[in-house]
This record gives sequence, C-alpha cells and structure tokens, in this order.
Amino acid sequence: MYRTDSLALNTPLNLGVTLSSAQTFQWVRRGRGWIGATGDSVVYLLQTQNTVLFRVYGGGEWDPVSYFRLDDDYPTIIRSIGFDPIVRRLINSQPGLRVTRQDPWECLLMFVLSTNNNYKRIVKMTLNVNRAFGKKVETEFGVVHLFPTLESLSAASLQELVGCGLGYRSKYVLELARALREGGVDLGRLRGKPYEEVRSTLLGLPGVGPKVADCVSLFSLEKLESFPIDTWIRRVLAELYPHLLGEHLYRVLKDESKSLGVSVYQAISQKMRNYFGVYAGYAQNQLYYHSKKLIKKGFTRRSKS
DNA sequence: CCGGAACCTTGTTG
DNA sequence: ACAACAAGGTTCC
Repeated sequence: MYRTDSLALNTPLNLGVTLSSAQTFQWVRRGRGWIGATGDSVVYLLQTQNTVLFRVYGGGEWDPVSYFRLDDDYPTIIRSIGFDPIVRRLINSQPGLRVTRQDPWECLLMFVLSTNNNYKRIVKMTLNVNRAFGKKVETEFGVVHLFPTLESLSAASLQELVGCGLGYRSKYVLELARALREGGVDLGRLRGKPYEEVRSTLLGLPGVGPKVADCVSLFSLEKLESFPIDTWIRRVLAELYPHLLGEHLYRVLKDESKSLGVSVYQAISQKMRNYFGVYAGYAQNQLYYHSKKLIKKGFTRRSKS
C-alpha cells in the first residue's frame, strides 16, 4: 500500500545531486528516480522540471519540504554566504544542492559508518544493515527494508554486524546503539540545544569524533553553522582560504601526512563559522560537493611527489 | 593535550 | 597479475 503525491517547487532543488552528495547514504537510483528507507517509510522520488513526485510505502509519514529543507529561506541563505566569491560562483553554477534534514539516529549511524571509508561502500553497508535489521516493506520495486530502529540494532550481535561488512566499525555501531538505548542521550532533544552543547554531547558517543559530530549536527540537528572538516574540505581550505587560517594552521593543514588534532580541528572550524556565519554549513556543503574540481591537486595527487 | 599507528573492506592504481 | 594505496576518521597508546 502506498500513496503518491507531488510537490510543486518554488525554490531550487536538484534531487539527484543532493541525494548523492554524501550527506546521506540511504538513497539509490531506481528507474528514473531514487528510492530510500527512512523512518517508517520507504520513499520513491522522481523529479521533473519543477515538481517532485514522491511515493511513500509502508504507511509512514514523509515530507520532502522538511527533508530537503525547502522551508529554509533560500535567497536569504545565498545572500548570507554569497559574499564569498568562491561559494557564490559555485551556487550560481549549480543551484539546487540542498542541505538535508535527516532523522538524527539514521544520520548518526551512517556517519559512524562513513569513517575512513568511501561513498559506495557506505551505501552498501547501510543497505546491508537495513536488510539484516529493518522491517520488510513491499514496493513496486520489490521488497525493501526499512532503516532499523535503535532498539533492533542494540539487540544485534557483533558477528551479525561484521556480516554486514562493517569491519571494525561493527563494534562502534553496537556500542553506539547500546549507549543511546541505555538512555544516556536523547537525540531528538538535541535539536533545540545550541551548537556547542550538541557537539560535546555527540563527541561523548562511541565512534563519534569531531567530523562526524559536525556532520550529524548539520544534517539532522538544525545546526546550520556547523562546518565539518574532512580531507577534501581540508584541501579546499589550504588551497583557497589560506589567508583565513594564519601561517601556523595553514602549515598544519597542508601537511596531509598528519591527521588533524582535536584542538586544530576546533580552531579551524571556529574560524570558518566566524567567516561564513550562521549558515556556514550551507557553504561547507557547496565547497565539499565541488571540492574535487576545486583542488587541482586532487587530480595529480597520486603521482607521489 | 599531542603525535602516531592501527584499523575492516573494497575498488582503483601503477 | 598483484602489491600498494585511498576512501567525507576515530580510537588507543
């Protein structure tokens, strides 16, 4: 059983770009659209010119306006971060890359899986976990599994998770689910808390470091000022924003043989929040998405200088 | 608090 | 063919 609905767009959205931009790892192409499991639903999405068609299986609620943050005032955000010529150019070159508003549990799990990993495998691992622990839902594309609940995952065994191909992350996922279930943290309640509190709370969870905490804050907990720093953003900053960093931080970023210490990470992300303002996360999203193009080095990096 | 190594697995590279 | 390396980092020492 399903219902079909459509949404007329009055704000830029590029569905495919947004869903495949590594903010989330639960959507796969099917036919001319995308299918994904989130909450109590399996959702199929199809974009035409100015319309999003969506079909919701499983009886749950799902709202594209919420998920794609179409309720944000896009012009205001663009104006806010568009003072930066690089970001402005990126947005103009391809409008419609949106920041998602995901379920915090799902987002947290997927980003714990994302550590020291690549997009394709993260998607595969997520689907494996869904298949092993999520309820089945019938769709016209066959049976699809829901995203597993916190409860079902906390009852998993380590071996089952290893069987999903999570590798050494299996232990983090299990500890994470159990830590949350023990009641230490209510993720939903974090939505209303300020950035610093959200960050420090998430950092206390197993498998969660500064980068994952920032991603979860940005993509599921309303912290639009969050500016996650991964290897690609690191290169973008060293390459295009050295003047913001200062001599010391620039040299630390530039030397990729070393990973970022916690204090360095914090210092840099703080600088970027100061620079871009309350919508720094939108700017980060643009810079990340285009990072491979922006970094000349990205194409020659393998030639081991 | 800081620096460095180890870490599952898969796909790509030379 | 096949060893080496990278992939949206975190943990442990």
